[in-house]
Amino acid sequence: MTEKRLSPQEEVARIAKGADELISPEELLNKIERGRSEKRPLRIKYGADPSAPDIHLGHAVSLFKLKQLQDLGHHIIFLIGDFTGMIGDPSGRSKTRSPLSREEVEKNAETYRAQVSMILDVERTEVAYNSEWCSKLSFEDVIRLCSSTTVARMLERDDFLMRYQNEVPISLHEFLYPIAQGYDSVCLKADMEIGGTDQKFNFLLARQMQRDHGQEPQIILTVPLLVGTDGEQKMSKSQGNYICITESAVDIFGKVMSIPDSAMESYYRLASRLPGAEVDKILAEVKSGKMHPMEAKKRLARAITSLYAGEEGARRGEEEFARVFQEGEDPSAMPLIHVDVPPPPKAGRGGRIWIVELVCSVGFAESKGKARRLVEQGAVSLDGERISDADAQVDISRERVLRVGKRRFARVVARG
RNA sequence: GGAGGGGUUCCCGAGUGGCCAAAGGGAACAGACUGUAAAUCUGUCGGCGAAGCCUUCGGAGGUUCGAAUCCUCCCCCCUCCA
Repeated sequence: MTEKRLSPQEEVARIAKGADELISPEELLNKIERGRSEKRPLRIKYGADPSAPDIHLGHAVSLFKLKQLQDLGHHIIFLIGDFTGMIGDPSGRSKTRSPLSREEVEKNAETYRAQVSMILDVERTEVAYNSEWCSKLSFEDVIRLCSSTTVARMLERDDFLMRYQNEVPISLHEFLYPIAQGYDSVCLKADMEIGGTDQKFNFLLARQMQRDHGQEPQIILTVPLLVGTDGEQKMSKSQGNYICITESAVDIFGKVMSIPDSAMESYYRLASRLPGAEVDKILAEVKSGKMHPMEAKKRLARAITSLYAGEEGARRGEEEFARVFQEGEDPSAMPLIHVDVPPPPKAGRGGRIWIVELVCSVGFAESKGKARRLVEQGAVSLDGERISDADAQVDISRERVLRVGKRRFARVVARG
C-alpha cells in the first residue's frame, strides 16, 4: 500500500491477471471508479465449504487473489457456508453428498480461521456464516427465490447434465445449493465473487438473483483449477490428491516433488507466487535442456513450501527429501512406538515378535494379510535390512528402525 | 398410479445354480526402472499365524446337497407413460 495508487484501469488489469475469466472488466472498472468517488471499497465474497475445512493449494489460488484485492484496499468477506454445508455442494461431484450435522459443520467452520490467516490478513477480513440469513427463510421465501431460475437452466450445469444423462440421481435439494449461494450474494450485497472455474454457474445465478432483488450484479472472477498431485484430476480432498497448506514442510516439499513433470508449469503459475518472468525463464531453461527438470521441481517445491512453512521450513523440507529419497536414509525424525510383545511361551525368548504382527501393531497395515503381503513383496525392513520372510520373528528388545515401503518409518521398541 | 430396466467387493462393471472371494478396467499398495517423479513393466489387492475355514454380491425369509445366480416379501435408483 505504500506504492503509488494505481489508476482504475491499472487496477482492473492487475485484478484480471491470473484469472481464468472476469465478467466483466467493464463492469469492474465502473465499480472501482464509483467506489473511489464514494470512498467505498468493493465487497468481495469468497465462499468456503465447511464440510472439508482443510485449505489446500487449490483453494490458495483464490485466496492469493483475495489477498491481492485486500491489499488494493477492498473488503473481503470470507463466507462459511454452514447452512449450505448441510446440503452439500454438488459442484463437480458425481453423487449426492450426505448432509453434515450441525455439530460437524460448526466444528469444521472453527478450523478455518487459523488456516486463512496464513494468507489473508484476518483482522481486515469479515467472516460471515450463511446460516445467519438462510435459516431465517420461510418456505414462502424459498419458493420466491426458486423462481429466479428454471429447471432447464439448472440442467445446463454440466455436472447436473452429466448426472442426468448418466441416469445418476440428482436430489431436488441439490438444486437449492446454487440458489442459496446466490442468495448469499444478495444478502452480502457482494460486488464481486471469487472462486474456481467450477463455480461459474453458481456465480452467474447469483448475478441473476441480485438483479431480481434490484441489486447490481456481482463481478465474477474465476481462477484456474489446480490439478492434484496426480497431475490429472483437479485438486480435491475427496480425490486424496491434495496438498494442505498446514502440512509439515517435509510433506509439502515431498508432495510437490511427486507431481508429474507435466504438472509443473501449472503449479509454477498457480501455486508458487513467483513472478511470471522468472517462471518463464525457468521453464525455458528446462525446455532447452539447460536446467534439469528435477532442479526445476526442487525450486518449485522450495517456493511453495516457503509460502507456508517459511524459508527455514523449505530448507528443512529439501534436506529431508534429499536424505530420505535420494540417499535412501532414514528420516531425521521418526515417531517412537512402544510395541507390546507377546509373552515368551508363544514367541520364544522375550523381546521377539512376529514381523507381520509388528507391521500391523504400528499401524502400517490394516490387517495381517496386508502386512504379510508387504513382507513378501520386500517392502519391509528393519534397521535397513530387508525382511522378506513372512514367518520371521524379530528382536525389538532394543530400539530399531522399521520401514515399510518408501515412506513409512517408525522407531520401534518392545514395551516394558 | 401403470409398464420396463437396475442395485455386485474402494469406484466402474462382468457374472443368471456348483469350476465364484466373484472376469475386466480404474484407484490404491509393493517391487523393478528413474531424476525423487511421471510413463512403463511385474506383483498384490475381504478376514484369519494361510491349513483349511469364516464373512461378502440392496434387506429379510425360502427352495436346493449347493444360491450373487431360482422363489416370496420389503427398501432404494433409473427410464417411459399418466
